[in-house]
Amino acid sequence: MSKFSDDHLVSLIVSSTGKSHLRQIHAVLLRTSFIRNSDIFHQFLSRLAPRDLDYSRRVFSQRTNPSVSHCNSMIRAFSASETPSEGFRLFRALRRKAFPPANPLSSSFALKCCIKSRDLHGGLQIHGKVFTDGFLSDGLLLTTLMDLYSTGGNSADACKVFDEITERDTVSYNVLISCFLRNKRTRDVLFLFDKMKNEVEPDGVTCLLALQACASLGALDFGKRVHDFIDGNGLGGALNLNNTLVSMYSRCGSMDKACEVFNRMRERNVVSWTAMISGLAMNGFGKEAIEAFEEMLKCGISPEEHTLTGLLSACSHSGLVDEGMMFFDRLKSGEFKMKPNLHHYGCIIDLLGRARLLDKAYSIVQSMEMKPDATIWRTLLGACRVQGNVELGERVISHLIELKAEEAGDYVLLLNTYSSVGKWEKVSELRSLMKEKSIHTKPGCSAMELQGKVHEFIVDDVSHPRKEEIYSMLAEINQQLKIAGYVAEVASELHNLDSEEEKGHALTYHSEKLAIAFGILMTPPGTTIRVTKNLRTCVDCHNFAKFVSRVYDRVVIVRDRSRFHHFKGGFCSCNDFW
DNA sequence: TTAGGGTTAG
Repeated sequence: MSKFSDDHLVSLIVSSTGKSHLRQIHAVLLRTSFIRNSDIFHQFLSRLAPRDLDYSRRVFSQRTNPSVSHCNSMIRAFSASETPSEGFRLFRALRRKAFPPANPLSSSFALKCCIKSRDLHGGLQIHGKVFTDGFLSDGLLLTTLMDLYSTGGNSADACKVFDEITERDTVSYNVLISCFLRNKRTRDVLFLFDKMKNEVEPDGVTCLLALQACASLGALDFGKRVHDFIDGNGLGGALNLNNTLVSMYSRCGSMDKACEVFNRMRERNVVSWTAMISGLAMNGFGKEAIEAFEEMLKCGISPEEHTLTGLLSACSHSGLVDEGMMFFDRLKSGEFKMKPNLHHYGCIIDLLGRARLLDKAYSIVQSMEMKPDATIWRTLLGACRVQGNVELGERVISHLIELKAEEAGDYVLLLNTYSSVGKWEKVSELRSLMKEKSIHTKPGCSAMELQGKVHEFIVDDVSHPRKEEIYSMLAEINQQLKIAGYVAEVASELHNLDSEEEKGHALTYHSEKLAIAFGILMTPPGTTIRVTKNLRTCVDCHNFAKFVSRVYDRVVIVRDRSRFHHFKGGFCSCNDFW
């Protein structure tokens, strides 16, 4: 074996990939003096550990005096494995022996172990030692620490750590941005995207994160700016960025732009197709989503679970019952090499519920091979609301209570179900129960972006500086719509008001109506009105928007909790399957 | 997986 030189051996190690090959190399090392060479052993272990953790655990424990890098290779491998907590245990054991000496890299790897195993306590221990260890100037360790707080939902502490980093680079900014995104501070993401440019250059990851924030806010204009930045900085060819752009434009209700990006892509994978299918689904283009799915199969790309979710939700949002059931059967048959998951079931139950086939939906819930989760029950509850099925609605709520998963929105759905069939005594009973349980409903809130500024409205909003104009515009719209045949749908109103007139009055000030009135007031004729709503839009507001689109000849795009409604010429893209 | 490390698509 002496024919090996150091260089030969190292290149052999570096080029080997298989477990057995690496074990053979280990045998060679053991038979020669190379095993005593710390550098070569490091090369070997860093190659072996991520590929064969069990074997490297043994190899490592046989080493009498492991070096810093040997230990780090092990901790690193654990941090990427299924048993990350073992990495932290190893780190602690080594620290107790104080050999090899502490170093920022092993602290970083150990932190990763804690983050992955959701061990906040362990992570805090490492943070507690950063100062005494003298690692305060290690930007990379601090960046990992930010991620610890970020995953623990503590963005304030992540910010504090960020402030302590003396030399921030793009990655430290990215980690902060990803922290904001994860913790729903989406506006801060956009702010930081602009601000960081004074210090460092945003990269592809930054753009990816910023696009996700735009998608979640529905901030189309900002999204376009990020798109320009991508093209202007030579990042336009990246597959992941293009996929995210398709998703961002879809989630901002701009299918034209989403298709444009998709059609221009030189390379497409299953994620690209899934983004496109889900985007079409979300925007009510069910037939087009199905066409895209078939096109994808023709291209020889196999669908994944997300793809089927997009496809089935396309069917449910467009009321394509037969098509949806057909795809569901094909899914169950194993044609797509997967089994239906909770999301797929959710789509099918939604589809049947919207189509008023409640019994069938319920029997599918009962036949599921896995335990229905809260979302499944909630979907069924939505169907009960559509159909005014009080009895099943009550049963569903009891399932949610059993799962300890009931939310304010669920009670609102049940309230809606009661009020839709005029059970006012039940409504007030449930209201007092909610009071007792101190369940607070989220107020409906609609937002409209106007020249880069977001205007928000809540029900009966009187806080807007131009409220008087808005309210008189709304009164005028109501007048015009009435002439065109619009009648307020009183069942949408939750409260048991005394007269029909009063009910009609209370409806007038739903947040989306205020936002639409504001849009008509502030934009020139013909401009598309885009409204984003935090909850599901009610029957009456849906009707209202349809009439507005015809009477005022405007395209009105309302983003709901989960989907878009494109109103044009008195019709909605959802075919009233909202 | 090219530099022992931190961020990343549907």
